[in-house]
Amino acid sequence: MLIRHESGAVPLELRGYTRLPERRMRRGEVFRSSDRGDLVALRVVEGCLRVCHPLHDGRRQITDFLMPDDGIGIDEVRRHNGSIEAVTPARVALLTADTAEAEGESELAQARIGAMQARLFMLGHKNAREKLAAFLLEMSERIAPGEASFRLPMSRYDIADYLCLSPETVCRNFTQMSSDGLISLPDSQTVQILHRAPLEFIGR
Amino acid sequence: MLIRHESGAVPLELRGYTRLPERRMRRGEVFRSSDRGDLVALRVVEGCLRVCHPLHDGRRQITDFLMPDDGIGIDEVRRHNGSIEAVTPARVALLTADTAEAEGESELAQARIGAMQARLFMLGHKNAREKLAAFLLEMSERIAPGEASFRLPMSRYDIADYLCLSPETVCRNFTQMSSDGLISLPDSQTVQILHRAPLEFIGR
DNA sequence: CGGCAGTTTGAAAGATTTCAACATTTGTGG
DNA sequence: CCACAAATGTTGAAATCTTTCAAACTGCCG
Repeated sequence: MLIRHESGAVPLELRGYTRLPERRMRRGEVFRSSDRGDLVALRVVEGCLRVCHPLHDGRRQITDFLMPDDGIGIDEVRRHNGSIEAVTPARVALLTADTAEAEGESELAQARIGAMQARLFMLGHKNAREKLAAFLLEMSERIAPGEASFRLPMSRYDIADYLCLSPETVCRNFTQMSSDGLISLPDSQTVQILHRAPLEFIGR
Repeated sequence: MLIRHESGAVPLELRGYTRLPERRMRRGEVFRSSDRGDLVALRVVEGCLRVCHPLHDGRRQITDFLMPDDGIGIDEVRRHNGSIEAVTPARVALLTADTAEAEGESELAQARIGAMQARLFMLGHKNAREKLAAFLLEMSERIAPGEASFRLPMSRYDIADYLCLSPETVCRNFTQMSSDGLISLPDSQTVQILHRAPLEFIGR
């Protein structure tokens, strides 16, 4: 872990915000590459954040969702003009150079390389259904390990920008999986995995 | 740079090999994840290598091409069941733990994270034409910086597996760019960039 | 010369996006 | 508390892009 101690960390309360139709943010922005040069890292205490990067055509790509205890180095975000935003109401520990401990940074980098490699495989050769299956399994693991049911904190638009699909395609594949009996959707945010094995086969 | 000294490095001569139609390798394999546990890193002295990863459906993804002076840590390849193969006849320095210098490893990791981030943006939201434009500019920079003309060491199949496209799509877009007057193709391996600015606009 | 791998092109099939419409949910102010 | 507005979610149909399948061409090497 990059961030070991919370001592000196600046806790920040954030209200959640709703996504704007033009895919731009107005509220809930935790970090923008242009400001807070003293920030070094950030760790989620509660809630869910997303790491966003603007693309040249005005769209955005979400490179990561951050759940409680997940940390991220700011340099990586800053380098690509990114921002970190609240998906839900969140509490965050902001860490400056003197409060963040660099110890273990190398292992963190290795872990990130591994995660990005996996993401490269996913974006490269998986189709929409496979991407969504992999996504649901990932979220299941991160949100409620071992449970069949979990609640997605992010919108279909967020999922689309994470998987590099259109929101409509994401939606269609949710519906498809549901009518295939792989998952159940009591409401749009709640996912119950009915048959994990075939889902793993599709998304692996 | 991960690898600073060549002292103690094992130079390895490799004959080039041609890609087999079934997309499998037989010769020219430098490294497979299953063998040579003592290997730590590798640096290209001459020629061009590719870093390949097999996918679950039998296809492969090329995560990187390695040109002279490029180095790569083996762990990263090993972790994802990958292999490193010669694209052209190549000379390679194989480095074991005692010959490789770990110094600067952290900067190397940071650089790799940056490169992978760029690749994520590329695979995520770029179409075939944009991918190819970005690829040609990248290769131009790495093979013959500042020159308008350069020679691609790899096949259309390799390019396809790097850009996550079918070889036919790659081919069609070469033809398209050529007939659009953006590039010229004296032969299939030689690329001359006629108008760099529009190419950069497309591929950025 | 013949064969083989690589390259190129065409046509059809398949997947995803885009555009449009409508339904549902959420937040806000009266 | 309700009504309205705004945002999210869903579905359909057409358009676009990419892949797949097929065939032909090219260049190289034995």
